[in-house]
Amino acid sequence: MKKYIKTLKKCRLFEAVDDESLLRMLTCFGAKVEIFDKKYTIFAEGSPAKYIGIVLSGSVQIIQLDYYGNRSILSEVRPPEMFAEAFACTETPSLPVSVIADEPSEIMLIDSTHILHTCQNHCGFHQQLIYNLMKDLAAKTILFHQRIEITSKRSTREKLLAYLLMQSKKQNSASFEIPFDRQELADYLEVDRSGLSAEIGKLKKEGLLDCRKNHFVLL
Amino acid sequence: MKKYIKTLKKCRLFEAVDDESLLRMLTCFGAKVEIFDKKYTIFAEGSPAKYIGIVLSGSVQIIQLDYYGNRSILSEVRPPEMFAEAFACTETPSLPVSVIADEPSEIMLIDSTHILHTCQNHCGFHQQLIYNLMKDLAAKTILFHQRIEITSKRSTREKLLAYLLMQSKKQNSASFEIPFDRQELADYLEVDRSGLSAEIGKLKKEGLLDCRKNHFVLL
DNA sequence: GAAAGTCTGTTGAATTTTCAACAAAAAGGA
DNA sequence: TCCTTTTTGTTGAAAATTCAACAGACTTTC
Repeated sequence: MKKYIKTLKKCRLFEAVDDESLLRMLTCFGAKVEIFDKKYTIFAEGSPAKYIGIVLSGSVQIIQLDYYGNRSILSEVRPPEMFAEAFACTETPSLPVSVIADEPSEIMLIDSTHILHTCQNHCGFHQQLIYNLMKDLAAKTILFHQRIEITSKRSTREKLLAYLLMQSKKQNSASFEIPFDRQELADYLEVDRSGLSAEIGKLKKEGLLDCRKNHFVLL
Repeated sequence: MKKYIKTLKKCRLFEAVDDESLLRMLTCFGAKVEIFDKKYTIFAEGSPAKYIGIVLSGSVQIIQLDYYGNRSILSEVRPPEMFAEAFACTETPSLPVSVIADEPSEIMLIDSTHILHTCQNHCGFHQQLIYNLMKDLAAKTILFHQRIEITSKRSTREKLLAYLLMQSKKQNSASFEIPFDRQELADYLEVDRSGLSAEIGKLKKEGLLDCRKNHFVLL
């Protein structure tokens, strides 16, 4: 487990936890690390929410598939972020999303029962973990608000611009990479892929934008 | 404050807190109750997130307004639910949403600093409040997922049906009231109002649906 | 390095949504 | 009760999105 310490310490879940305590916790929680190939389904929609996942390397996507197979990408999760924590914390009997490895990834899985229910009063760090989870969930809520601000726009053009502006702001540069290919971006913005490609083309022609693959520059 | 105890005890924030401690906390937190008229802006977008709000009576809406004045309704909050807790917990400098009274409402405002930062170790109930906040935020996250599941549908018809099915499920009956008028429903589903009215008309004609004002019956 | 597979941009046609405008119905105020 | 205001359903025209299909560019695999 030691080789993961550096990443884990950056994870919000373990904020203000020292190395030694962290290692002890991992043992106590029965934390395990699994490796998933690209496109592998880590959690399937409908399965019970038992584990909190932490991305140690690689990246995963949180997606919803509707009845017709249309995909919505809710978010992309990278090290040292966690996922499925909201479902684990409410002990949801059936996950409403799937989690897919976007590339070969090392994932730490922690049975949430250990965090929520055990040593409620004995372990001093237990309180810290609850606090950290609370902070993390609040931050995730804000991310949802941002996504809704983007997807609530009515046109492909507005969604795209809102997304790119937000990425630019987040990465503090007019020149930045996005974590999606065209189809994925369409599934995140909830628009048609071909319409999205057309819109990117228009913006280029209008001189508002330059892009090569995943690299965008706002002009 | 005593007259609010009954409602407050049902609020997730005060889960597992006894009456006496609750009253003491309210004093210690400097909690205040304010009354807002219908349509009054309780929190304006852009203002700092200082307070957690609890709806004691009436109801409020969480909304986003874009550059052109288009409204998105993110949620409707009723007693004994709270609002703005995610922003308060992250101490967001600028609220990305507005909170509007949907009818005359009594709102309890609690300065979040008291919950997040004081008596971290002295007050036994402090830990309970953090735990309760964590549970609440997890539950809110799941509500967001549900909203996204609805609004990610591509057509007005599908959004409407998904929303009505979810309401029906939530209220455990094929016959139910919704908290929105037509314009509000459109702003929640992120569709055009006239198109929504037309779609409701179609569904009625097809015999899938019956409705009078806010009362719907799925057939 | 060749072949197979995937991703991207383009197209045009069909379908939907949006927008503005209006009248009837309902709600609220005097 | 009457008058005013708000809400709702309808309409038709304009605009945008979706869909299917395809070819070229790019990747991956063997």
